[in-house]
Amino acid sequence: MEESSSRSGENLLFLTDEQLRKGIEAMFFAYRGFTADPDRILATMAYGRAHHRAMHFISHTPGTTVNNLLSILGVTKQSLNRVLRTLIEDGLVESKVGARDRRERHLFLTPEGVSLEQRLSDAQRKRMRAAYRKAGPEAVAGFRTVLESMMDTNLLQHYHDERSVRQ
Amino acid sequence: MEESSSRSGENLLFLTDEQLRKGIEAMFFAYRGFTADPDRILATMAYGRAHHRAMHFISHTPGTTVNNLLSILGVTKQSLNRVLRTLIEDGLVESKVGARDRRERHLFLTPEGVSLEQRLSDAQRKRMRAAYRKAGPEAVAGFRTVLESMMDTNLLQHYHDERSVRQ
DNA sequence: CTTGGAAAGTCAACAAGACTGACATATAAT
DNA sequence: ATTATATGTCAGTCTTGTTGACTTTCCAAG
Repeated sequence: MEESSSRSGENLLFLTDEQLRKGIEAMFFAYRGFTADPDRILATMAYGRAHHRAMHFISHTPGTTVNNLLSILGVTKQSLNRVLRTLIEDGLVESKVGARDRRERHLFLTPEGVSLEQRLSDAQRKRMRAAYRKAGPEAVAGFRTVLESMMDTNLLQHYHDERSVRQ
Repeated sequence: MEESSSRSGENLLFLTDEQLRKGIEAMFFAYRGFTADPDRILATMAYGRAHHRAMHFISHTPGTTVNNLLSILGVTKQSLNRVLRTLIEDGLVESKVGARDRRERHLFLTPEGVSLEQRLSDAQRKRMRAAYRKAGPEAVAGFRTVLESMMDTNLLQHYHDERSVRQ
């Protein structure tokens, strides 16, 4: 409730409860817009947002293992497995037994998987590009800065680990 | 980062597919962090994110009707009703028959509801405040600008309508 | 070499929370 | 009186999360 704390020289207007509340609502509405387009496409098939997320990260890091994907997505392996199973059955994802460790499964998108993933992320990129263009490069830099501070760094550890090892 | 600004007059580096992909992933990870704290609290009771959202907007716009809430939240009435019913049963939300139009129900938080809502949004504000403070006022301005461009303005129509009428 | 634990992945059953569709009730508007 | 609106409810489905139990595989200690 310390609204007028801008007496100490710095302008801290952006830290008032009202500003924070607006930021919270902006996150809610923006995230809904952010997922709306791919969701519309996915609704026409038997897939959901979870399938999109899995395909996104497989596309980005081909050959990733189920365990890596679990850490990145932050769900249980049983939950991911259901999604993965349908994607594999439908020929969008391929699962290859690991050469080094035969317990591991390395995941890749098939050409059909690449095609759907592109269709989905094109829709998402289109909206993101429009927002970026409208806001301008400086706003985009600020956007990224705040988002990065908002992430739960603990949950992200695996993501960075995995990429540095694998690339 | 911004190596080659303005070669054709404008710097469009921030619109490359790779930058957009990073923005998309940042949204995903940040939103997860954004909801993590209230989710942890909610998990200890019989409530979920849907209850939090309902209480947030009732708190912000006391006396709002069920229909207004439906438009803002973008869910079906059956879905909202399930949430609302439990909140009313548990004494967190009060539903008053409209004076002007007795078909309408006006929604308010009870003292208990206010208490829980505060506990939840305090957790969320805390993280948002930390992110804002770390990023600084200019980044925050950019953050808000991009988020506002990313919202689906069609879906938000009701929100603004309702607030201008009601305040 | 064997054996026992740990790790990776799969299967089954269940719950939350979204959805649709049909229907009921009360009230308002025409 | 009839029609439209606001809300609430029942039944059934879907996605996506959960826990628990299981198999296969690897590895390391005896």
